[in-house]
Amino acid sequence: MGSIGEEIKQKEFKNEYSKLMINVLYTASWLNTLQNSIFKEHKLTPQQYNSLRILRGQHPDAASVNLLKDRMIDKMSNVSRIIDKLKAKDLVTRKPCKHDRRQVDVKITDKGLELLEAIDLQMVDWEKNLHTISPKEAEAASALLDKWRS
Amino acid sequence: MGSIGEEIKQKEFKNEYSKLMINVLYTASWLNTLQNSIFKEHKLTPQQYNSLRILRGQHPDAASVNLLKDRMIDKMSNVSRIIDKLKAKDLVTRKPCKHDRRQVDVKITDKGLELLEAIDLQMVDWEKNLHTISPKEAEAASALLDKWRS
DNA sequence: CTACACATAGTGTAAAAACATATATTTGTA
DNA sequence: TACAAATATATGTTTTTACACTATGTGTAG
Repeated sequence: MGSIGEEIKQKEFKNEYSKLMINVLYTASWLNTLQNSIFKEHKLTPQQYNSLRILRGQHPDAASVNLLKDRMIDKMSNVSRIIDKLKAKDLVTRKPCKHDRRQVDVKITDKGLELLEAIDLQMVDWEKNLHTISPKEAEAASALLDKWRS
Repeated sequence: MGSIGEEIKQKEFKNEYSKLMINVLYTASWLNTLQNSIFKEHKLTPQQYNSLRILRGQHPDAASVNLLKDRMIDKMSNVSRIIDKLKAKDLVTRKPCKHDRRQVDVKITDKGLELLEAIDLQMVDWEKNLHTISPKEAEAASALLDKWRS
């Protein structure tokens, strides 16, 4: 456990960019696995959770499918079907938009808000595992990734 | 374009850890989308590519399914089926292991090596897009992620 | 030697993702 | 107005993932 090189038993990387790339992909997979253990209890996928979070951010306003798509972590997601699943669980509502009948108004329900709150509580505990670096270091890492993507 | 907050239109994060978490997941998705455009031409998935890379690292030795699983970026992968796909394309061979009949010896073929080499050439060009930070900064980011996971 | 726990790989199945395409509505414009 | 292009969402289909389960081989304690 430790450096990405040790984790995947790769002694050398072509360059620092290639190493960072693998490190980011590996770390994302690691985070997903950890988070999934929480989501699974509530029968949510990461993307369903992501959608609910965005809808909470809009609450009490509605969001269109497109707005959700734009803000999703994974841009390739099929939002329509994610909403289907959430609606089947009464976590969101979907109504035609009055001003533009192509759009739909998606809103999070009280049940959805309650679920997110329950998950938040678990997350708080879980996130303590991530305090192996200081807040300043985390901020620095975020800034580097931002710059990398630009 | 720019900071993760602007990208997903989220003004505030609970804390720096939560922000870094979303940033890593977002950056990984960004990398996957970019890489996929290369892999798709060769009809490979990221995981198939990852497996081939590991097999090339072992070449000319064989790898067991377990060894592959351990070194994969995504630990949840179903390696048996990934190997199935690669074998169907003659990119790997799969033979029973002599010393332990539970195991199988998976090896990359010449065709597999050639494919990787072709992809490598494309990657070199593509990776130039990632030079928005210096090698030292990339190294620093890697080190922070390593520390974060520990 | 036998029985049993463990290791290793593969399979069945339901759910989800990927990707192309279709349908409906609005907008711009000739 | 009429009509092409753009926009917003939904659907069809194939592939991939997740996860539980199975089958087989190995090693070891008694």
